[in-house]
Amino acid sequence: MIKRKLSASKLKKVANILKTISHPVKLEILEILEQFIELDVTTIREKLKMKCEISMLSHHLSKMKDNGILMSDKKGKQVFYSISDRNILKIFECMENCSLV
Amino acid sequence: MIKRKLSASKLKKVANILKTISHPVKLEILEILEQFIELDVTTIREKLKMKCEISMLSHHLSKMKDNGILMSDKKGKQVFYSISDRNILKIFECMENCSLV
DNA sequence: GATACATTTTAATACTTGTTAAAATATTTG
DNA sequence: CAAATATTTTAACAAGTATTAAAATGTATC
Repeated sequence: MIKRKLSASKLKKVANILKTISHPVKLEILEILEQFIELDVTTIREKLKMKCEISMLSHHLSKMKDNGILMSDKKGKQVFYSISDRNILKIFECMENCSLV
Repeated sequence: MIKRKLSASKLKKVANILKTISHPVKLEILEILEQFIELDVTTIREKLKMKCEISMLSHHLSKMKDNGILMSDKKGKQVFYSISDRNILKIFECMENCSLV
């Protein structure tokens, strides 16, 4: 019998990560960043098919950064975002195998 | 280069599933149900290490049911819950490999 | 140093979710 | 059919998140 039993504190961390990315635009940002080492905010916005104001995009990016999903690196007047741990991307595979999607 | 590109509507569905389970108690419910074909509400409550009133548990269960994560089956005065598609459980593996957790 | 560009911050509002407690429903048993 | 058990529903409030628009910050360039 499977006995996984994550500790309460790990369950809270997992819940927090899932909560942080469970938004269609945030998921699309991850999909876009999957294809590049890093991208600046304006370019991310251009690549988004879902419409998103630059200010809203900045909110999404900083929330994901605050929660450790993304990293950022300022170069001149641009800020480049990248994925902190690409293991997070396995969620897409996992979800695509789900009959729910 | 990876070109996943889920459609906007699939991203919404994925976001919705993740949102539905991104709560520590809901994740613990999934962990518990992983170990059994089905369980009734009172037994689920007994197995939870995180404290959760029966009424709150019922709210969690019905939200997960409404969003297709769980199924329920009434037998006499008890309601037995089970996981609709066990592929959802791969999320735990996925998350355990993440440095964030 | 003024202007333009890239991004973030703030603040206000709307919306959604979480939580609680009490009442309601449904089923079985005496 | 009254009592006991199992679960759900309701309603009200608190807490958190999303969205918007405007203002602010920081950097580069003229």
